[in-house]
Amino acid sequence: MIVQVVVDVPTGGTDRLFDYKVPTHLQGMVESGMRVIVPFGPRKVQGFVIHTSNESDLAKLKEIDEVLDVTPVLTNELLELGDWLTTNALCFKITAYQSMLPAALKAKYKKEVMLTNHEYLQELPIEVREWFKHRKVVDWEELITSGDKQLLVLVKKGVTQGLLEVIHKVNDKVTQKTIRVVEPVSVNSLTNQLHQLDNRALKQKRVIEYFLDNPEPISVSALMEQTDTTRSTIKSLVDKLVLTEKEVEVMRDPYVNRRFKKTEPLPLTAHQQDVITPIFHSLIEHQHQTFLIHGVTGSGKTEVYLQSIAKALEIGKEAIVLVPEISLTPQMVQRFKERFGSLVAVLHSGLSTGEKYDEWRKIHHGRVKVVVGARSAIFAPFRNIGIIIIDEEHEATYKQEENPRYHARDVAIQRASYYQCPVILGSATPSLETYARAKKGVYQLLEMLTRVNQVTLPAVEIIDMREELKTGNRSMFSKALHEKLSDRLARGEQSVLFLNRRGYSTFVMCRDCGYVAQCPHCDISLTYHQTSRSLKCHYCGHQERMPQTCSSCNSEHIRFFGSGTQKVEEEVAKVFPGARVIRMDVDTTRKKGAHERLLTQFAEGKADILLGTQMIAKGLDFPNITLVGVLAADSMLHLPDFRASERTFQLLTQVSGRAGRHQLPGEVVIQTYTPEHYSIDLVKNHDFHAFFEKEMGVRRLQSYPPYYYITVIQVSHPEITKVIDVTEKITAYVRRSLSDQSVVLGPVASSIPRIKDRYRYQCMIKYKNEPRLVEILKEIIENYKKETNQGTLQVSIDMNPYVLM
DNA sequence: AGCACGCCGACT
DNA sequence: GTCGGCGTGCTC
Repeated sequence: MIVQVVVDVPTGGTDRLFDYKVPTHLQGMVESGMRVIVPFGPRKVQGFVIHTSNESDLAKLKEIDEVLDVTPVLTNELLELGDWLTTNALCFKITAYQSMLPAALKAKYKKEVMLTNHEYLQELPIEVREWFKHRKVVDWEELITSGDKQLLVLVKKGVTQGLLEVIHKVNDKVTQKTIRVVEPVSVNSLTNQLHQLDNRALKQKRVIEYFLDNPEPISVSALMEQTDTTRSTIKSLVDKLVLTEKEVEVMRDPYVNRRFKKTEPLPLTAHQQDVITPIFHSLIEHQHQTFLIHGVTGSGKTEVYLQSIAKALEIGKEAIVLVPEISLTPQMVQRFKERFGSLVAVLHSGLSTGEKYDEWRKIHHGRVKVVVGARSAIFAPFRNIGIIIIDEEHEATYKQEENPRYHARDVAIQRASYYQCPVILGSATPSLETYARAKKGVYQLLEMLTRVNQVTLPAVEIIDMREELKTGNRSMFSKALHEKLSDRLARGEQSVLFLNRRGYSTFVMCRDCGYVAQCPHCDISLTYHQTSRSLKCHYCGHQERMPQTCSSCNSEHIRFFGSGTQKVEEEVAKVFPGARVIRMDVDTTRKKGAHERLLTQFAEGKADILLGTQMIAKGLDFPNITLVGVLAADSMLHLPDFRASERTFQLLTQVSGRAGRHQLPGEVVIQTYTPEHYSIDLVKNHDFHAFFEKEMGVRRLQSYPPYYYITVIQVSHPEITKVIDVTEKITAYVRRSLSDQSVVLGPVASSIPRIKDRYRYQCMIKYKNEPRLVEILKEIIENYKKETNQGTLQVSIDMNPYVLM
């Protein structure tokens, strides 16, 4: 038996299949989709079995060393999907497969040096002998960290002489958590013991009575709690051979301490019914179709998701639900857990490696039928997918910004077409690409343009901050926002203040010479952080003390400009003394669970104002919020990215949607310096359609998606001349190779021309149809392979960039 | 990635 | 005449 294996060596040269023989003792244990350990050159590496067969073109084959799995970790469908990823995201096969699995399954490599025979010790040079005096095996890592270059040379010599041997080890990162459980040996022994017990042994009696009622195994700690006993009581029963102890593998459950009360499907409104009917049809008829639910905030999309999933489960299938970043929307998880209970697995970045692995295993073993998760949950190892749902479809987090640079939406559609099942994309503000496809009929458009229960969309007021300045208002709150905030405070209603920035202020500038504090490693200005009284770089983490004087002209008039969440918090305290504020940004939610805790406090009415950045823009649904204030609507409008207008409109619409979702009507105040810009003005009437038409016109003029596809090749290197040289060559090559239908721009400096002391240049390709593009791009990667391997040069290619930076 | 092979300059 | 630099190429 022969197996074809992809090895864990992510380079161009090894990005293919290698044949191995299966030794007799492993025959019948290997299937495609399993992980194996194979000898590769002088060492051992992990690999994935892609095919099995009976012949090979090569005469002499090595044998596989070990089989790591009992059942395949990759189904045939996922193996195929990996192939698709390599061409569509331009990555190595091994990278594709690894990104489908939890990190716990990735191999850990270790190199050791062993003294082959104790008698050889005397023959080793004195420096080496020291290391092997008291042990046979030394970690390679230890030798390296000793910093002794001569030592390494001597060790290598010892290896060639046969005195020492190098051992390559491959370890699984898998960590299975176990707990001690006890159970009765038999019911008889329980009753026997009960009669023999000393009258004073009240605690033992209680334990035995517990087991007579519940004979199944229980963890020692739970038993102690249940029977109010201590470890010693249980120990003595174990010693008397009444109970037995054993180690049981347990699943870590991140939501273990949470109670979810079961909810029943809600009656659907007429709109919801109209939307769900075609979805049910597609489900029942096993038709692959992509639906776009364009539903305004509060239109009841989640209930449609829940009932569609229920339908999929009813016909014996599984469901995947993607949400932007799950730890950010505990409310969403709760709704799924409440409806489907223990059938739900949750996958997101807030979980530990072990927790992620356990959630993954629940899916792999078929113990759950629904997975709710962030981007990578799209690779959930289900075998019979009935429906895939992507909520907030327009969110940029669905695009992975490192290899493999896939978009979860594309993967979803690929998987759904394999299983012939529906995909549902949902959003109040669909991405232009998606909405354009829906209008063309590639996706089926389903609209829900009113809120449930006749709740009206909030009234939006746009405030021109230039006018405020003219009337002498120099505070960060406009007159209108100030009045409305005091009004809510007086009425005991809650408000949300949204600011698209963190930290205390955006940048530090000298009022005399105009000098702006810059990061020494990146071409970006530093941000002032009040708590540490320091300047931080948000790209490389560089930190320095806030200067007292300008480092350029020594003036003392150095001040911060703009306003971050910290500064707003101070300002609110000054203007509205007594108002209770909860601030949510990256700094206050860094700790595990902090996000949820703050939201719970707000939900319980422990604060009047929720002040935050992006993370409060979506998913919040609290009945008492009646006012939303956006402090600086244009902060992201002027970014050098063709999606800047789209993002601004989406964000403003999403934030506005937080207000007045229940009985109390909502109001929104948007402060801006460019009220006339369409992406701000059109938020006023919640007019997505007008925005779509307007923005499509802009995209057409500038040849951007959805009219053209784009691919960005980015080059970085510590020396600017090198970067320009390489980017020029690449650009010229691309220009020469593509048809004249396509537009090749560059080379130009990236919008942040330097990060972490590396200069960055790029070339942008706009095209409609270039069948040879992937091939050309692969040639480029291959051509610079040597230099990129050495680590100095980086060439990264993104075939559908979401954030141009 | 790791490692061997192989071809040029500076040493005993 | 040999040791060691790292460019090149291979790993079933």
